[in-house]
Amino acid sequence: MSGDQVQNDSQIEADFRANDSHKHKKDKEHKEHRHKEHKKDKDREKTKHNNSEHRDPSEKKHKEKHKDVEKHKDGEKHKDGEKHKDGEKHREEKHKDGEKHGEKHREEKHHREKDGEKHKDKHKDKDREKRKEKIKSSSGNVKIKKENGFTSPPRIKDEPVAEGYTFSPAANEKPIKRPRDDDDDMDYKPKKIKTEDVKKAKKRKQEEVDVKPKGKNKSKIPEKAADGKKRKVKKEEEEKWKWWEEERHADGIKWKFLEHKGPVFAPPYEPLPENVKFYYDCKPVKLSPKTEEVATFFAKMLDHEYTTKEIFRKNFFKDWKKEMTSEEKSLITSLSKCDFNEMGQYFKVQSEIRKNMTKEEKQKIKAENEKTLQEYGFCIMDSHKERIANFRIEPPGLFRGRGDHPKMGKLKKRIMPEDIIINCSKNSKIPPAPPGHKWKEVRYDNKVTWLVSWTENIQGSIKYIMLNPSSRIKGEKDWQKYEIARRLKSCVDKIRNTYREDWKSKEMKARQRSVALYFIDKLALRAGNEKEEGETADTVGCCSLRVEHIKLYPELDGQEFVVEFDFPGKDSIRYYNKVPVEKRVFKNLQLFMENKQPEDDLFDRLNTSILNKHLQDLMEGLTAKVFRTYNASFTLQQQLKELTNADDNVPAKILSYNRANRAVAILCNHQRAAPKTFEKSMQNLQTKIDAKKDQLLDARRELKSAKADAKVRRDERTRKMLESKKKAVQRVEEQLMKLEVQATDREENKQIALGTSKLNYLDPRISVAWCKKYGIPIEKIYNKTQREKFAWALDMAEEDFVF
DNA sequence: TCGAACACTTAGTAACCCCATA
DNA sequence: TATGGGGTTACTAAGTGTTCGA
Repeated sequence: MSGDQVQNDSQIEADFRANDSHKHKKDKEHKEHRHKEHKKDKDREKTKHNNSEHRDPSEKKHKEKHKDVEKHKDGEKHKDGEKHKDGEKHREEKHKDGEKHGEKHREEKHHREKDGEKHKDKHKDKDREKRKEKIKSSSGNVKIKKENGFTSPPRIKDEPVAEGYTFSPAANEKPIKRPRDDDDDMDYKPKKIKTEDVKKAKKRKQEEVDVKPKGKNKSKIPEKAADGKKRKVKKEEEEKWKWWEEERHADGIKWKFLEHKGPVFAPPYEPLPENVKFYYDCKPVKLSPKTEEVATFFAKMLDHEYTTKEIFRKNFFKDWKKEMTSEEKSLITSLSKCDFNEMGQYFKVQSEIRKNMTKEEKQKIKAENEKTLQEYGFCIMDSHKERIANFRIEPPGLFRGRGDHPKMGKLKKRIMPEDIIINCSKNSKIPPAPPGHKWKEVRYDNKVTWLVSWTENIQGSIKYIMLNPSSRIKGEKDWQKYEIARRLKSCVDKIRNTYREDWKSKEMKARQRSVALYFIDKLALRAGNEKEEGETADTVGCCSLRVEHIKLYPELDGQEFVVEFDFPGKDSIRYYNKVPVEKRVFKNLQLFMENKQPEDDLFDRLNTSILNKHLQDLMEGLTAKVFRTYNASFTLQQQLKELTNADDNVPAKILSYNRANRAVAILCNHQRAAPKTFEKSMQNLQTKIDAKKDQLLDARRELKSAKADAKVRRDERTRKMLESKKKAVQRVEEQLMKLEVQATDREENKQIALGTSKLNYLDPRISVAWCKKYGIPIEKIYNKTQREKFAWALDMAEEDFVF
């Protein structure tokens, strides 16, 4: 490192120190108390983390397993970490030069900036105050879910753009051409409904399994299929609506015709039988229906940890009392004296009874559900029958917030027709409200996609009934999302250069923005919107990170400039990561943290709207979220390229796919609780593997003796026997390998959820292209629902697709 | 201009269903 | 045929980002 650089860095630091100190003095007095409280929380957290250390052994096991599989499958490497490091170093060196630039006017500019930022500071301070108060009043400790056990997510960036890559126009730049057949105005009537119904779909699915699209031909008719079947499949293919080949609606218009049957309400409360009693202070008490209903919500959750949590109990009891009659209120004054066990037991028995129903009874229920689905589960949107995602109104119950949610246990009220807003076409058949009731409102807004909405009573937020992901309206948006991410690919280098430049900006705001953006890009952090204090669990994203969420190490484990992140993210899932960063980032972080308390905002001059406004200037349609999509899809494509071995068999290739998928899930921090049956199922699998190994030994022994036999006898029968023994060995070897691959996959997946990234972040065309290239049936990668959601990608992506 | 409201996507979990196996 | 277990689906909470209106 040059002397110039050192001087430069310290100069910059001095500048900012002088500039920011006023603000921090001002804040300091307010912070002390909060700091203490947070320290307490931290300690509690530590205990929690220690408790979760049982994960480590599995990690070891994981590594050993990994080795095992490599015996079967050469060329698979997990060198992501190192590769990433190298890339970073390279980038850092590239940008070391030219950092020195006019500092003469820096101070002057800072003063100017200071004024502009005063307002923002006010808001941040307000938030901090609120947080402080909340911490004071809440006895709740910050409980973060288990550590994921990974330090640095596998990342490979700075990869050159693949050769032959052609940039595809973004969805919002040019509409996809093909005249729409329903291009009339709002008042038109639906024509023939074109989408298949569920039964048909089921039938089709059966046939679809055989259909393995290969090659450039867009038609997916199986070559081997018998003529009749061929025709049938072809016919159904034609019936399937290819909305992606049609022109989209004009901007802002979501549909031109919408008709549906309204929502399905939760069944009314059925009072408990007389013999099932609630006890208060050991004495049976007959509760009024309303009180009893709320009591059953609690009784149904007795086995759950929730009911032991103080906040949950407190909130529940408070809301329960609101439902009680005045006599009940005066009698039932303590939750600890309430005995719900008999009620809880009753529900357990009911559930057992349901499980043990006869086949016929189960069939009957299934048929009823199917009938409801057919009646309420579809709507007509622009001449097409589309599946609704959630046509049932959420039933009443107790609110189960995630993490340390301050409102857990509160009563989620029963939604009545009077709470419901219906959205549909004016000229459609408007769904009637249930007898004796009326809707809150009937609206005809075709600039939104929802069919039904209501406001829930816990947070006061609006809930919606919307269409299934397989619908046109959702699919188009999904496709567009990936097109925006692909557009980012073409300008990401420029954006990265820009934010690097901003690390040395004279403006604090620009520096914070650029460091935050670096985290969002490098670590796929979420934007981190500001949240209302006391309304939700204390979770953060990038812009809302606080000083207490990171630790800086000038050197750690032989690496320079390491940042340790430890914070509760979305759903209170812990994000824990140690990342070496570039020196300038590190220095900036030191600066941002100076004179701040642990509970202060790391980026006190930044919020998501400032960040997104800036991103919008860099690229149309760019928001923080796009980086996650872009980096996830880019990583998948890159990892698939690196991990797939063309000579592997199908299970090994699928393992490679899952590993690529896993790299993305780790990057995005998609964790899951290890399945309860995990250890047992691994054990069972191991037993199977051992048995298969024995079987292989036997088969090999038999082969050996058959060989000896064949040498001596040399007749046809012995030769045939030898052949069959050879085949047997081969078969058992394959079976063993399959089991071992399965075990590795399962072990590696213990606490990682692949589904979220697969469904929301990975451009499906990458997977489709990969399947086509390596002859993998798409059903091995996407199940039926996923294939329906990604129908557009299945149809349009060829083997040469590049994200 | 800012906070609130709104619309929509992303997320993990639990219930359900179905298939392989004994 | 019963059972266990894993995959799938339903559910709904918790995010992001845009729009609205004071």
